[in-house]
Amino acid sequence: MSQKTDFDLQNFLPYLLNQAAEESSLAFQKVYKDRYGMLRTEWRVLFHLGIYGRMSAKEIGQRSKMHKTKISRAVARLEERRFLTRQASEEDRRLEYLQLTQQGQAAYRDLLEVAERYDSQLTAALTPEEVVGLRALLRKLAGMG
Amino acid sequence: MSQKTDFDLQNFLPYLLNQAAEESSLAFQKVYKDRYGMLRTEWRVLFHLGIYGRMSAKEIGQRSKMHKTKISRAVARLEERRFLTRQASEEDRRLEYLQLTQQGQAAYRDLLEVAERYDSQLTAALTPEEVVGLRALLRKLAGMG
DNA sequence: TGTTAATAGTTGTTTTTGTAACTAACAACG
DNA sequence: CGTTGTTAGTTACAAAAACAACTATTAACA
Repeated sequence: MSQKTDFDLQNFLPYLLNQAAEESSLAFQKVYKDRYGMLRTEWRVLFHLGIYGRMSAKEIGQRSKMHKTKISRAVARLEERRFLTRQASEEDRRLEYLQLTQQGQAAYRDLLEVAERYDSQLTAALTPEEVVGLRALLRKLAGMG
Repeated sequence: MSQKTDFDLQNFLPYLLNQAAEESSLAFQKVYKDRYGMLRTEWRVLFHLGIYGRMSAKEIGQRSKMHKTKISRAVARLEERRFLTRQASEEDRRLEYLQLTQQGQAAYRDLLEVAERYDSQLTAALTPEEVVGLRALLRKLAGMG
């Protein structure tokens, strides 16, 4: 009655990528949620500021491809919780520069360590060449060339 | 002040997987959304029934790892729109067997074709070996062995 | 200039999701 | 049997995301 083709959902790249993404985020998500009450958008903003330093919401948007409303709300929550501060730009008063507070830096460093350990754990089952190849392919698929 | 490590967000597997998953789903999402008003959960249920034939919500849950409330709501919406019907099981009246209607089959076949074309398009930039390897690695990461 | 368009970011409203509590049916075992 | 536990699925309520409309500021250019 069905099974008209041999199409396998588990080979369909968008599906497979989603499953892998969800599964591989689970344990890390638990850490930033339990430890700091953060959402995915929030740890992303935190990491952008931690890695690249002071920058505007616009720049975060360009790098992460998150929608500006997501960023705006993540920034608001991070500010409430004293993880970052804003300073209006002098040249262009539409812009606000964001930067981590001491507390934000501390949270970033803590989560950075978790992320590094987590990543090695994930890739432990793969050979170094596989890891390099996988990342390259994912970057290609993600349009990050 | 920052940049204390050389950690690169764009190499962090959970992040990278998410970006690739989102980017690679975009165009396909547009099709099932525009053409049938479906959500991701809904096309997934549709495909499970289209590929594997009549089955219960529970089985869909086991195969897809979607939470039962997601499935319950997707099934309700697909039923409303006459894409599937339910029949209570005789042996166990907690179970409901789901199967696609004519209309559901038609939608499935249509989207199947789109999915197949879309997948080849996505993988066109890669060599066949890369594709095979990528899928294997993703299955490993997704816990689908 | 002054008028129109574009940009950075926010807010309001609607959808969708997550979580927990619930119903109904079955199972296990005294 | 009857009590307790488990399972399939639904529903209610809270949290989060999507989308559109908004404010404030800057840019473009007649």
